[in-house]
Amino acid sequence: MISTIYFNFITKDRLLAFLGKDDDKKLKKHDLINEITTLLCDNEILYKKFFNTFKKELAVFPTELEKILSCTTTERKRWTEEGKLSVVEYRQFKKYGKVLSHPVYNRWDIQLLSPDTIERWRAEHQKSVSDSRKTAAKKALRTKTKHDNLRQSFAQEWKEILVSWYCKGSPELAATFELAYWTVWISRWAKENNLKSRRAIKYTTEYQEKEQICYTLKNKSVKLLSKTPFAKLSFYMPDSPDKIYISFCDKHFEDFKDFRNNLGFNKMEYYDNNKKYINKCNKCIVDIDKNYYSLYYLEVSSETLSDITFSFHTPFPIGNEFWPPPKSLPAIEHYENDGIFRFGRPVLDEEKIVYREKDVLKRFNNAITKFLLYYQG
DNA sequence: CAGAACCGTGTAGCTTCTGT
DNA sequence: ACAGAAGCTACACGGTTCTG
Repeated sequence: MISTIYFNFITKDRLLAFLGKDDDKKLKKHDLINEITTLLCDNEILYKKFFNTFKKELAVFPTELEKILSCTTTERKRWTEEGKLSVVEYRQFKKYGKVLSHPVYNRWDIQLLSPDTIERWRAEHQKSVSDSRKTAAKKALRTKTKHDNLRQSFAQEWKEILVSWYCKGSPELAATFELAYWTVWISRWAKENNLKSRRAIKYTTEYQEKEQICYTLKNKSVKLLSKTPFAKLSFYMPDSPDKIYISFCDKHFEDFKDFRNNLGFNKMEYYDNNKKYINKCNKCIVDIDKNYYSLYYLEVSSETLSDITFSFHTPFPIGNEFWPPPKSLPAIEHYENDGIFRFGRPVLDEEKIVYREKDVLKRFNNAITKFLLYYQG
């Protein structure tokens, strides 16, 4: 027995054509359906022909197919790819500004699939998964060896760099550069964890904690570095250095909405144009965080090793705790690296092999211990 | 002998966007 | 407003080998 739901998708004209009664327009669709269901009831050939004629109308959509076969989306996609599921056609839809398509399946062929077949497919797939994992393990081993070698040769290079620093400069200079070097990497891991925490679903707090640890170490280090004879501290103030929180009162909020609708103003633009009134209004809340976006700029360099310069940017609210007020420092008008690297960059994938987080932390701690020995001893 | 390091695969949960 | 399509990505997990 054919479910009557299917007929909803088939037009009356198509049903008439199926019965060879094209001209019999007066027949009600309801009666047509009854006639066809009875006809199909005991006629296997006609029954099959019905499904073939209306395969597009009766096509199975992805979600329905997943229910019928009780399989996952991943399984459906895989079986479609492998040509195991009979596809009637691909239908298009728009998304991401692109035209994408999805398959619809042949209802007749799908209902012929037995649970045994499905189980066989699953077993076959499991076999191939386990095979490819064996190959993967071999590949993983080769990659691991390669990476281990890279780390080893870096350790060698690093040793040579250190030797040259200690030979050419004073122990104080070498210790300062060593700490500065690893502070750069600590700072990059801080940024990396910051980005990860913002993307993370489950480990948000873990990444935030790591970010904090790295930034704390960085701040501790730049403070120490700034006291050395190789440090130059200056100050950078952007065009709008203050962070401004605004909460309009009801009246000004209405006024702002007018400006937004008519002139396309955003909150700040509206505030800039109406500062006098907003500041005078005692129901509006305006909170100004002075110099929030300003940065202390620390440069570590020496005549002795003139080809190396380290630079660090520290937000005003942090540097303000231990450095002199901005007015007493030389100002930088603007500096290079104005793009995404302006506030430090994350660790690049290829760098994560040699500069793993745990290695960087270890080397940083070594460097800071050594640094303190030279400066306090 | 547990754990680290690595790669491949599956999946949950999110986004984007259209047709109804 | 909402269902439902694929895309995207972080994460879980499994297998193999080496290491401390």
